[in-house]
Parts: sequence; structure tokens; C-alpha cells
Amino acid sequence: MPLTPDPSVIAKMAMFQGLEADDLRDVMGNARTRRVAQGTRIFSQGDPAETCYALIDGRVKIVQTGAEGEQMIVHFIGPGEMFGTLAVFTGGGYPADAEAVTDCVEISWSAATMTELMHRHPVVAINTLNILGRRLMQVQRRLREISNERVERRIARALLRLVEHAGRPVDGGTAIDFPLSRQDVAEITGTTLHTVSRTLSAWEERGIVELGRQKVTIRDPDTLTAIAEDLPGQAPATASVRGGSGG
Amino acid sequence: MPLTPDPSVIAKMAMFQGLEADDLRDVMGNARTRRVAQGTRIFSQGDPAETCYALIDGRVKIVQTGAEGEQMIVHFIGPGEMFGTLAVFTGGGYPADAEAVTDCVEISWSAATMTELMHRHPVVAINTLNILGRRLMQVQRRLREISNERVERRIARALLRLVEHAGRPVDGGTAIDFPLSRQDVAEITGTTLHTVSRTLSAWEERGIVELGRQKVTIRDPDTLTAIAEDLPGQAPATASVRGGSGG
DNA sequence: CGTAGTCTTGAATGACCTCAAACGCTGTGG
DNA sequence: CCACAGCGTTTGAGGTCATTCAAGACTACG
Repeated sequence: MPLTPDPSVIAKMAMFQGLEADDLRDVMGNARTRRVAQGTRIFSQGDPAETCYALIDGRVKIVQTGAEGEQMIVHFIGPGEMFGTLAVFTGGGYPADAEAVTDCVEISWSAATMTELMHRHPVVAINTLNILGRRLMQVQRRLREISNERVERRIARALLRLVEHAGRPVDGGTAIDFPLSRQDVAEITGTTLHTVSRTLSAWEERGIVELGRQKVTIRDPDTLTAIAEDLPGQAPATASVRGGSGG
Repeated sequence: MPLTPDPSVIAKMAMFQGLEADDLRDVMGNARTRRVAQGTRIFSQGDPAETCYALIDGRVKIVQTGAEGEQMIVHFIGPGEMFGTLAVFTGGGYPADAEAVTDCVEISWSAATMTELMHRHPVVAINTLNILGRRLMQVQRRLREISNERVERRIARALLRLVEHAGRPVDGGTAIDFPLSRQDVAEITGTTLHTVSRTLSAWEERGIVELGRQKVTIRDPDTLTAIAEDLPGQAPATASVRGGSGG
């Protein structure tokens, strides 16, 4: 993966749809491309937001930390998606950390450049509006789910969403394209790693998933969907989730 | 309140900051102003998003409904704020219902008009980006809170936020400017009206709030903040509602 | 082979929900 | 004016899902 990516990569990004070839060259000229090793912190919550990013390759997780250290995974970023853009327009610091969960290639622009670009090409602003709007709708849906639904169902949903977003077909199922610990799943679904572990173990026994270290493979997406949607006929054996000794 | 509002009202809106007087007249010309009675449904979840709105006067609540009827109050809209804008740019229908919780005056534009306006005046798109960005940050913070925090603290936070956003000073405290039922608070905080009722009753006994039918008055915001932030020194003493910080 | 990090599993507690009933405002009509 | 219905609210009792505390097992890596 070269450090000067060809413009076609940029051209495909949702953010730059509708730009002419000339403008794309302009965009490229003002951008900075960089390799980022797995585990690198790209920016930190509270840092002044001076740069906005897009991902060429790899995966980045966006993590928000509360006053007492509780963490929540807000979003996983994949190739072609922007991140860190939000804070550039709201002023103030980044609202979360960004961390590379695999080796990545990122491209970035200064806040000033991006603002200027949007003034020159309103379509970029409108594209961004579109992306941010979708993300807002997603977060709102997730908010409702977390408020009103049981943990098991939230975990099912989270896995299905991850598969949708970062699924890689493997022998006998679909795996998730990057290291994903139980703790990660807990921070997505708003629960503890213990509950996640118990739930996944129960599912493994039923042949729905296959587990590994920082790895989950979905073997039976239909049953998982049934759990997520609470469909009849695939009633989960809830008792088995609770360590075997119900009371 | 006249049905042809003077342009200064529009000029003050965050969405139209930076527009010239001429442009503002243009905006006004394409807008439609309307009175809305308390309780009116302005748009419904799933309706095709053909109009975007701003509020001149009154309060509107944005409510999302899940597949099985569970509801969640996403946002309260006050004077000068826009709503229903989101869906216009993401395509698809509105992601939630909008309902007037008081008598309102709204102003609206067709989606096409608004898009055109943004192309002519990028600053409007960038302003909208700013507003939407802030809202996204708010929702993400709320998501983390709901995931990681106990109910009592979430209720405290919700009340403080409502006071901030719609507080009206009254004799011996601050009231909230519109009818707010226990059920409403439950739908904001992701709990049940029973738990809300119990919690508020306990607080009333401690003199923190004063309760009425669809009404909450904050008498002691400091203690409420202490509960919200889990500060020392204001430890709640009631048996029925959990206090302190864990174990 | 030891160390550190991830994951599993058990047992006990408890926060919150669910179910159920009754209370008290508010507005309405006799 | 009072009776009555409707709605929001309060309160109790019981159940359970999920957290919390506590070990221990497994995996990767030097």
C-alpha cells in the first residue's frame, strides 16, 4: 500500500462524491497520508480538534471515556470512512479517542483546509451532512435499543452489525475482520465482559457462534437474527446463560 | 404572535448565521409559517422527509418508537432550533415522531428549497453541520451515560439538562417550561415511570425537588448535581433509592 | 517456564422491572 | 355543588437479569 494513494481511492469516498477531477487533485494536494501501526492512538479525547481524517485501509475504533474511566466504543471506522470530522465543526476538542485496531493507512486534512474546501465546494459540506446525519440516526437507534432491550439481544444486534460492517467469509461462517475482545463487545453493548463471555459461551454451545481469543465467528446468522428480533420458534435457552446454577 | 414573523427572528437562528439581509429575505420568501396546537403530531416516524422545520415559539418533542412500541424521547426542541432536518439529507423517512408539547409556532421549508439554499450559501450547510455535530456529540454522551450509569444518576442528569434547556425561574426554584410527565422522564432516561416516581418522591422528601402533575420544580440544584456527578458529602440517605458509589 | 493478558466460570447480592392495586387531581355533566 | 370518569401518579410485593466479587484456566510471548 503506497503512501501516495491514487486519487481513485479518494474519488470513491462518500465525502467527495460529485467533485470534478480538478477538485479531487486539489483535495489530494492538501492532504497528508500516513501509515499507522496497530494499537496507535491517533487522537485523544479532549485534544483540540485541528485535523480531520479518513481511513484508506485498516480499522479504527472511536472510544469515549467517562469521568470515572468507564469506556464506550462509539463506532468502528472502516476504509473509505471519515472520522474526527465532527469536532472540527463543533469547535472544542475531540469528543473521543481514536485508536488503530489494525495496521492502518490514514489520510488527513487540517481543519482550516477542510472548511475552506467546503466553502469552495458546497457539495462536500452536503455530503458530510449526509454522513453525519446517518451516523446520528444510527446512534439514536442504538440509544433506544440500549435503553429498552435486554443484554442478550443487544449483543446479538452488535454482532450482526459488526458482521455487516466488517464481515469476512471464512470456512463455515463469517468472521470479523479485526481483533475483537469480549471487553470490546461489552463496551459496544453497555454491559460487562463477564456477561458477554457467559452469553457467547451459551451461544457457542448451541452452535450459533465459534469463539477464539479476540475472535468471534458467526456460524448461524439466522438464529442470531431471531434472537436480535425476538422472533418465535428460536426461543433462546435463557437459563443456560446464567452459569448453569439458576436459582 | 403574528403568523408572518419578522426577519430578525430568522436572523438570530444558528442555522442562518452569516447570511446577508438579501439572503435572509430570500429564505423568508420560501418559508411557510404555521401555528400548531399543543398535542399536534407534526410529522410521524417513517413519513417521507419532504419538509424541514424550525421552531419560532413553543416546545416540540422528538420521539422514536421501536418495533414493539417502546418509545424513547430523543430530544426536546426549543425556540430557534431546527428539527426534521436530519432526514432531509439522509434520504428515507423521518426517523422519529415530532409532537408539539405546548402551543407552537413553526416555520418550514421544502427539502428541495433547503438543499438549493445550501448550494447557494455554503455557510448554511456548514452551520447545519455544526448543529448536527453538536447534537451527535450529545447523543453519544447520553449513550455512554445510559450504558454505564445507574438510574438515579441518569434522572438527575436529565433534570439538570432540562433545566438548562428549558428552565423558568419560579418562586423558590426552577421549573421546567412545559408539561413533563413521569412517563416522559422515563422515556428520556431509559427506565420505567415507576422507578422515576419512586426516585422523585425520595428526592422530594429530601427537599431537592417539588412535584406536581406533569411538573417538576428543582429546589436544590447543587444536591442534584452532586447526585449526577457522584460527588462526596451529599450522600443520599434513603433506603429505597441506592446512593453512594458502589458496594 | 514464567509472566501478562484474555477468557471462563461460580456464587451472592442487588438494582431495577413487572405485576397489581389504590390514590388524588382535573375536568365534565347532572 | 357533588358525583363520576379519566388520567397521571404513588406505592407495595415479588422476581430476575445482570452486576459484582472471586478464582482459576487458557493462550501468547519472551
